[in-house]
Amino acid sequence: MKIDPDSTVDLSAQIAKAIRDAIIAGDLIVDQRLPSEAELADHFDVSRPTVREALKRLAAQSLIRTQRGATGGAFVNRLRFEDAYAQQVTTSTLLLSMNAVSFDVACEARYALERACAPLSAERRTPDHLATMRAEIHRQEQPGLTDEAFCASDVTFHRALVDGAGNKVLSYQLAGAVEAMQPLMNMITFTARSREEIVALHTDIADAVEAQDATRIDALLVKLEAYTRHLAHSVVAARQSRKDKEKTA
Amino acid sequence: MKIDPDSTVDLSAQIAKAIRDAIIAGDLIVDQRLPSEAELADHFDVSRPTVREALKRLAAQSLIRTQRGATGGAFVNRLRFEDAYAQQVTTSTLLLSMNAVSFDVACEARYALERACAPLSAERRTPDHLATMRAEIHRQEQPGLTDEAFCASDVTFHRALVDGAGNKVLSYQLAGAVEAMQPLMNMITFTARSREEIVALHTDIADAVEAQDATRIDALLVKLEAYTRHLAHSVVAARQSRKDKEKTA
DNA sequence: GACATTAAAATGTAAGACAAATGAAAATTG
DNA sequence: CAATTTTCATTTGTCTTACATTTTAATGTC
Repeated sequence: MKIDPDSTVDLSAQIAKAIRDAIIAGDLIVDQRLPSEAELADHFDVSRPTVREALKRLAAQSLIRTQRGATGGAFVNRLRFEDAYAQQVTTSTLLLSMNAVSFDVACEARYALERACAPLSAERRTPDHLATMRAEIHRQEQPGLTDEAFCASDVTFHRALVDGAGNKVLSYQLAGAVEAMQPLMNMITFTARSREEIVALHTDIADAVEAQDATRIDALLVKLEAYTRHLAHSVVAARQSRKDKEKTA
Repeated sequence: MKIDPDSTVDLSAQIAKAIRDAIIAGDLIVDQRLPSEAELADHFDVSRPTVREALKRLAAQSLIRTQRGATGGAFVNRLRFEDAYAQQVTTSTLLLSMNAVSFDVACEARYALERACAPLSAERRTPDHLATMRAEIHRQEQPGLTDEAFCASDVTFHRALVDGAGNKVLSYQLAGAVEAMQPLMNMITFTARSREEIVALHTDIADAVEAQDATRIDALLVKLEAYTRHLAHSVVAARQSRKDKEKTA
């Protein structure tokens, strides 16, 4: 592991890259302890604060964890799915919120991915997944539910569908797409009528999943996507007309 | 933005979280300049190195960028797709390399996702995408190609297929799945026979994409997935038998 | 042998200093 | 006056030193 002191790049960034590459290459294996900050500083010929900045960069990516005390230090972290989830959701949420992505594009991606795991879910879903879906449908039928709670329940429902595929990589990839859309979905005011419509579709989907009818799940997801986009467009249109009104007034 | 000095959590982690939350909540908008390190240190009542560690954490997630000089400072970064790609690939690669995921699971996820965008790609692919696919097929036919180069070309080919869907979110999601598998694929020795087989399937896929035949693309991807898994299993089996031999010897 | 004490090692944090980059204002020059 | 150069203040990048805190291990005591 070497760095170039003459480079214009931050030393801490270079050191972080060197260590990261070592981890990816397998030169540093899971749970292995890195040299102490003092030793690293000595090795790279930099000061301890610089080394620390590098380590914090790696910690931010969940690549290492640190422990204080005599036998403490920095250890290569076994990247868990929940950590990967969290990062994925943060990144996806930011991509969307910074308006680099339109609602339609995000929505299309989400349902395309979801439909990808529908056949697998039809095949492998357990009673647990079905129970979660039914429970969320029941929750969504409660009249007093806020829009936020309705959306959260929606996310849980779809997560159950995705998890039913029994493929952790798929679940992890989809977590970003589904959860990242929640803030956007929260902007939609769900009328009693639209909730009824969505719950009906959810019920049909749950039935199809129970019946292991992949083709039907796919068709229902297409309908749900169309309806979701329709709702979103209504919201945008309503907002636009309100703006126009303000302009003329 | 406040932190709890009595918490057991690192101050730098708390500060990073506070700023990150402010960005996600929209309190800090794109290209907005953060207070200088000295001002932040003053605000949070910590030292400058601690603030710097927090900022480096955010920089590692591409949430901010820093500039030196008089009008420099830390600025909220517009998260670009390429940055998100890079993180996604790193994370996915690590998830796989740390053996939390089997080859089969990763492969299944990859092809499920790829099939998800096949219909969209059939509809929207441009001549550019087709040209890339043809070029990579041509490259893959060269006999002198190393296994690594063959795999890299394979990734480019599939990326073109995915990009053909014209949905940046899909491309971004799939980049992780496809590229993360490359190290695993690199372990496979592609015989002349297997390369021939793969190139034939790639050619068929390119033809189907050109003909905008979504059903056929799907069927071909299923075949390609089955063949890929078959190859991987052969490698594992060969390695196992070699190990057994060593054991008896 | 059990328990309290101490020491050592490591990270976490602070404070101050200087280097280097950078842009803006001020001074100089044609 | 305009163009150019110089100066200078600001800000990040880095180093040094020091101390606080946490944790384990060794040591000593009963």
